[in-house]
Amino acid sequence: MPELPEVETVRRGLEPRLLGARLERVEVREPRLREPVDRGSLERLVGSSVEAVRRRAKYLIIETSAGESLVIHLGMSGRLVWSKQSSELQPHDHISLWWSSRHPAAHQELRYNDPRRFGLVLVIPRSGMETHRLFSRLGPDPFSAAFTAEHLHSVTRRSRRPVKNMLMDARVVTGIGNIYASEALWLSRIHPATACRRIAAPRWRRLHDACRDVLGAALRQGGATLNDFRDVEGSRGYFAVRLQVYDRAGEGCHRCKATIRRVVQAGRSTYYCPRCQR
DNA sequence: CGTAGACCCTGCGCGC
DNA sequence: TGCGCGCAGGGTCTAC
Repeated sequence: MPELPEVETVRRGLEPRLLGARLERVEVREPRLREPVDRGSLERLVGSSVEAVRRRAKYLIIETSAGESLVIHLGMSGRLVWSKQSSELQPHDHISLWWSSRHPAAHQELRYNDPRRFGLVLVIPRSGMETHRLFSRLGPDPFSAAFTAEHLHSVTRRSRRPVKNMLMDARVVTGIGNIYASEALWLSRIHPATACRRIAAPRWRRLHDACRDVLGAALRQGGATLNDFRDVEGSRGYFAVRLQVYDRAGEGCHRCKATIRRVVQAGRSTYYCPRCQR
């Protein structure tokens, strides 16, 4: 499921149905996620209503009238789905949240499904958000004013670290995952192994713009796929987006026809064009 | 300090 | 067909 465009798409799908809704009931069938799910803290939210549905990095934040927020991270394989009334439990449906609102009289069940269980569901006080361990060290969101080419330049000035690894470091910038890191580097024609200290201002500007372009385009696509996501049950996600390099090893570069390569950096696959990325 | 690698976990596609 | 292997969109901890 997750990189920033997908998480934001989920947020936009949740918002209209959750705003003003009241949490009626919680069921945790499998608490063993990245951290154990604390049933008690979820129970405390029952009876409160939703005041905002936000996103920070890849975390979804559901702010409630209880002064506490429900924080959800989808990890690698997490999904949130509105399930039809009393529809059969699927494998890995770990948590159910039942909500009520005035308009549809019937209760709505939101299920958290996560085969690999790398996700996270927890409750934190709303006032302590920015100082919480999950959020305190995060860099800017790619669409925030704080995310600038100068920021990228200054933060990484002395580093020999490969630029691709830097792009995926949430302390530098949040929300850019393995797919869009490769895509943004392809778009800005920068070789993924380039040491950050060797990158000068003009290329940082190109990379900065490429991050926004790539994420923005995916976001527009995500919104489009969500429409049929509601009725149909299939998760399309990334495959609706036209990716230029990711998972295209051995195929031709869409710009120069050279053969796309796959390498491993910090344990993750990187795809790039050896001819037009320098 | 910064960085690479292991690790958490399940499922899938591939070659044999 | 069954089995083992490598790989998968994330994040954190450890050892250098």
